[in-house]
Amino acid sequence: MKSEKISEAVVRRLPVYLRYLNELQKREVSTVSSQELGQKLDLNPAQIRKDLAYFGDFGRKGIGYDVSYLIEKIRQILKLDQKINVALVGAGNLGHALSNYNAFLKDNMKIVAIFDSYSPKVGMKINNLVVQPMEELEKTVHEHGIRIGIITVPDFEAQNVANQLIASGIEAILNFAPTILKAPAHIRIHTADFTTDLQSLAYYLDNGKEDAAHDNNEVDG
Amino acid sequence: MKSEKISEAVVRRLPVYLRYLNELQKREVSTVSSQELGQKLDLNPAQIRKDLAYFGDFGRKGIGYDVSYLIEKIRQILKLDQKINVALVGAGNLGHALSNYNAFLKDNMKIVAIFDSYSPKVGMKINNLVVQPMEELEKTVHEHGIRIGIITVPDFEAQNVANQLIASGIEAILNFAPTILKAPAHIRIHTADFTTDLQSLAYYLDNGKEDAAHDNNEVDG
DNA sequence: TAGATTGTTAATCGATTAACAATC
DNA sequence: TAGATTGTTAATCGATTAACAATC
Repeated sequence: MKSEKISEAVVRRLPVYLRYLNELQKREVSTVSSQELGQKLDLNPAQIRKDLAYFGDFGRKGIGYDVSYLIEKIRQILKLDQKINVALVGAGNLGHALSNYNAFLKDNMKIVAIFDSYSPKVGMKINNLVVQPMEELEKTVHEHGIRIGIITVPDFEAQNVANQLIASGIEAILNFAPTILKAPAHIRIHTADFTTDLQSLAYYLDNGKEDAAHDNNEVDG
Repeated sequence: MKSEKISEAVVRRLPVYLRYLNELQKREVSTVSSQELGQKLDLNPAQIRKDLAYFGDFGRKGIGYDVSYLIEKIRQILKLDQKINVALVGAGNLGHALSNYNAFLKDNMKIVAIFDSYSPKVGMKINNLVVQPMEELEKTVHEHGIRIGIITVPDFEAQNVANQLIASGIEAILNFAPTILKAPAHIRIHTADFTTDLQSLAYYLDNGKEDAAHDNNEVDG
């Protein structure tokens, strides 16, 4: 165990380890080596050992890592051993889709409130949650001890919503709007922008095929 | 202009530049400096200049970058100056949400077909596209010259769908399923996994507040 | 004991940033 | 000309990987 500061790259790999470990546990595999993890996750085994060693001596020399023990430890590191409540702002298609992923996030991380500023949406029921008006944000954040906000509003509203989330006491934001949010340094913001993902993918297309693009004849209204 | 190989980090920043440049163009701003770009996008100006210089001498010393010209150049680099057709596999909530973003992607990148293996979904109309069965994948990919696939199926189906996309001739994949896909080296895969995003966010929560988590009293069925 | 595998140090690789001559 | 800003080289910083002693 060392006490250097942990880079974001390391932190982002932990959930990936966790996911595969959970799969191993389901298959009743009790031990795994950095070698095998690396092969499955397309990572260098030394990197995996180093990542884990930042947080403790979780493995056994000559043996590998105990799957259940490592799951427990990574869950602790990521704070997934405590209940973390999440608010979602933006009850559009994407917000609707994400609210379904509650199941995925297991018991501990949970979307407990959905907000929208567009009045016809307020009062709608989405996955057992009633869409609330923005006016109730602060009250609800305090009542439920909500610590993370997810933004799924259009880009031009995103900064405004972020400001409101921050003012209400939220600590971290996952932003799906295609815009760079400004926030105080103590607020953690991750951007999940698939237009950027998709556009950067285009760069890697093989240009020998550019004239292979056909007209598109999709069904049209 | 140099001919080193371009790192993925550089390529991923280009769409971010493009997005802000489009905003500037809408506001009829004709020129911008790396300094101003850096400030707006939270990036180092030297990095922006270096990124752009990989592809050409787009700026003018003492002046900055011509907004319209730079937009044109970045669009060329990212191949967004040609029509790129996209197929979406998985007509669930998330697939539905993404198909709406066609508007966002402007004219050149477009979802032109949606597939699902679950028969009750086949034939449904989503944004003017009829959901097709997986059996029609290869035929449709060729007919429309589809080059990119988006995967929005459950994790346990993702690898299988990826294999089919690759077999049908697709060149790149944007994967929303929380799993690491295996593919030949010439296929480019980007993963957009928000469960990972969300879990890594939890790491950054301030632990002084852990006992502030309340019971959650969401509306329940 | 022999084989396997960790944790960790040192080496390498790559990406970011600073600095500045060139020049608009 | 003086001020601004690029393109690029060199310096710095940080992350990944290799190597290996420790040890199960």
